[in-house]
Amino acid sequence: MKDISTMRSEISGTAGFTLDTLIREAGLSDDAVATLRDICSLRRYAAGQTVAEAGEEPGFVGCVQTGVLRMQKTLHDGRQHIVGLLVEGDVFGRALGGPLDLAIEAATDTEVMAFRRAPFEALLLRSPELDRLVILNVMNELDRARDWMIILGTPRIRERLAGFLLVLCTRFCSVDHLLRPRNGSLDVKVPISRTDLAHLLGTRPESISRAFHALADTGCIGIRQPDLIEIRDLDALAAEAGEDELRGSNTLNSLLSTLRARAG
Amino acid sequence: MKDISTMRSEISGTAGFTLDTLIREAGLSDDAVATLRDICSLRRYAAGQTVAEAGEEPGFVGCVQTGVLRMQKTLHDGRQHIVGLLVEGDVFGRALGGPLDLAIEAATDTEVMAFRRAPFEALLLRSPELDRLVILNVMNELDRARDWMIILGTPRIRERLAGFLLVLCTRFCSVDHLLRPRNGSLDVKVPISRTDLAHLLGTRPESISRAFHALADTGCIGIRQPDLIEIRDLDALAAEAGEDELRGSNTLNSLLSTLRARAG
DNA sequence: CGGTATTTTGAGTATCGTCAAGGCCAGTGG
DNA sequence: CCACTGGCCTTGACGATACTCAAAATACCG
Repeated sequence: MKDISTMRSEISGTAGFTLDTLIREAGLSDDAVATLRDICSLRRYAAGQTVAEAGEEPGFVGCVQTGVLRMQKTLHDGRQHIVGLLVEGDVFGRALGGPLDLAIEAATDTEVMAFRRAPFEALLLRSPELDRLVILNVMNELDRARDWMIILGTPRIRERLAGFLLVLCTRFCSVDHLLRPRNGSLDVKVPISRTDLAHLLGTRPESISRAFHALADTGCIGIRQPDLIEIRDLDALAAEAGEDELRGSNTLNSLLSTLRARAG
Repeated sequence: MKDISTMRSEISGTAGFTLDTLIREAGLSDDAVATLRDICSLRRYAAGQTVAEAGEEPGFVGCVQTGVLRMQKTLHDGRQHIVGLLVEGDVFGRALGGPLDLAIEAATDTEVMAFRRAPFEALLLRSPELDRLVILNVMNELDRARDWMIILGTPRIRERLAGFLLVLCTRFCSVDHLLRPRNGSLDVKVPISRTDLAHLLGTRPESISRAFHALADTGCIGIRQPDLIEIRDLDALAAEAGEDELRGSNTLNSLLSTLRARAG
């Protein structure tokens, strides 16, 4: 067994797949845990490398340990759309689900814990807890896909970018190295390039750049480095985003508490 | 038991939940089928009625029998985004998944087969086949949500509308009263208003109208009535949509065969 | 037939996509 | 150590598209 020490504790419904989390939170049986240990191995991918091709069933179910993966669909005319990012704790591979209809590539250097598909699916049948975890995981992804739909449905790019940054804050807040509280404000590391961001938000890199600087002009963010954004005014950012990604801003508040707690 | 005679045979991966389909295709045990019969009841909703509120866990898992439901999220500022439609054979209710984060409303008059949640979830634990069906159903919805993401990521409204019409053709082709082949061309009933369509495609009703007429001007569709569109040239429509929603146009071809078969 | 809601059209403005050029940074090789 | 190169980000200018507001036309319903 390789070293799996990562934890994942999301603010809202968690469906993490790191072994530690599994054991503690999901109440997996000893048998299930032992099996998982047996059938797993750590894979490393360099940025840009392909993890899974579209149209084929990957030989394993994967759980991201470090780094960021992007899920993307390539259109006939060569355009590429990114339909989601996978970070620490995220699971992919369509257990029981048949072939993948999208490609998965490493957006950064990445470590993935891979569970061989056949024994994993077999284990699924005799471990209701793992099975439930898979269901919750897929539902979680469905919710997030719908969040993206809301963001993409927005007419103005500034709103989309603001929504993206909020998602980064709320959803990726458990991932080390992405968020860092800094006396009052918040430093967020944007894990993908402008081009990828454009593919994700359905626009062009130029528009992304302009939107970043437009948000900076209003004062709600600061651009410390191209990929290091300082969140100066989370509420203003939420207002820019249409203020809805954070339902009732409860999530926002709990986010702030979490960050303060971690900083303290 | 009420009369459940609807069938659902999708072109691609089906995860229908009508009892007949369940019995035949999923190999459900007699026990499971009997239980489902016991815990189901037919509910009727008038157009505009709310089926499930956001934020609460509905008391049942539902399967659409007739009509169309819309899943929508309401933003703080009152804007509403539709994140998907539910038609004949579609399932909703987040079995095992906790509270719903979106509202479900009847877009048209609707009949829903409702399975009481608690016994349904209990059955899930002792029927792996039903369990698998639920997983596949959620994965199916995830795929479709990502298809919407692609459509929404498109900069031009004409492309989005063309994509929507293609989805209507490919995904809803099994639903009676929505598609009707007519000597060479194809009549599609658009089950929602321009306003809802705008909410779904992330734009305004005016733009929807203009996009419809722009497509009509190019000749690929005809507007017989505001909600009755004649598909004149499916290939041209696919080209307008970016030609990618139909992967390799295999789906397109099989769609046409299906329609021809049904017409013949 | 009248009243209402929906759809359509129009004109003006803002935004975005496109094309092109410039700047910044890192890695490379002299 | 420095010039060079390539990739990424940024900026500018222009045209196309879509959003906004307003009003007309059409469809729907009683």
